Amino acid sequence: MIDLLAQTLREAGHSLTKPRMTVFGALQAPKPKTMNQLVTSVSDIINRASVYRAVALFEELGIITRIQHGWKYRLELSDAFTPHHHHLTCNKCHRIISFDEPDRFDEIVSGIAASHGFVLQNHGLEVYGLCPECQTKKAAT
Amino acid sequence: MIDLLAQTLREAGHSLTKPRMTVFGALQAPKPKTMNQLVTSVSDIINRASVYRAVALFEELGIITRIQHGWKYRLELSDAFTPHHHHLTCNKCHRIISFDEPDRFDEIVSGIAASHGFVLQNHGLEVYGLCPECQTKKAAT
DNA sequence: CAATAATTGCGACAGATTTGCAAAAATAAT
DNA sequence: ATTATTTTTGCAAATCTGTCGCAATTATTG
Repeated sequence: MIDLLAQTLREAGHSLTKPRMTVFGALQAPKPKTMNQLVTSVSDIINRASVYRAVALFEELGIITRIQHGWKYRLELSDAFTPHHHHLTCNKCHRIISFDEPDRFDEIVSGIAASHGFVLQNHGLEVYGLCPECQTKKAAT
Repeated sequence: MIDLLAQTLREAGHSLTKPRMTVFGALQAPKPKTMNQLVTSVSDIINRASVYRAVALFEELGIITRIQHGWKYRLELSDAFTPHHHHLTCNKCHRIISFDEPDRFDEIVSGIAASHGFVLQNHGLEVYGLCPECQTKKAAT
């Protein structure tokens, strides 16, 4: 996986440095991270500005993706660096569950792109609701 | 449509003021707007803080929705104020095309929620690619 | 109209993101 | 391996975004 990272950077004329590797590593965690979580998780080793720079570069090269999560956004590795998946988010406790591409979903998505003459490059599906636990907890009266 | 806005506000104990009406009006434009675009588009008449307040209120009442668009998020009217739809975004020129819910999409989405024990509340589908025009323009060498 | 409650505008702020530049690290060329 | 060259990083300062308190203004109620 680090190889693919190195290769992707090289091809674009950038090098795989320690800071970049660290940021990449921090994003390999299972759950998407807030920019702030990311910055603090590596702040001992890497400067804030450098984290931002790495994130900007990674996003530009399609290495990471941002997903909207209420008012905040989160970062996670893109499909090429982690299996393609989507998110199911609980509107109450905000837990995020990843799920695989539904069957035949590709057909639907490519059909949409095709009908507008687009060349499909990527897609994302976000589902929101209440998780089992939060359904139980009654709203505070 | 303004009636529905007024009604929605009233029911929640708020009034339909000129500033709010202006912000709502600005969002009725066909394309989703950046917070900054929104603020500047009405800055002659409305204070920045008030725009933020209106947006926060509208979002809380489900009148508007944020969609992620690359690094920025954008705002647009929610389903109740504009037909339910999704977005097809061009990765090069960033134009956004709205499209209707694909057939049987509900089944797929509710199936996902159900399989995780979630109560479905909402969903969003974003598709990215290259629009017809941008496929033609060759990348600048 | 008067009284009361909700909303705005403004200026000050706290947090988030960006930028300029010299020092440090990486890559290329002896 | 050592030096020259190019790319990155760290740091501090500057910007941009979104929020807050409070007095003035506008809307709602009787």
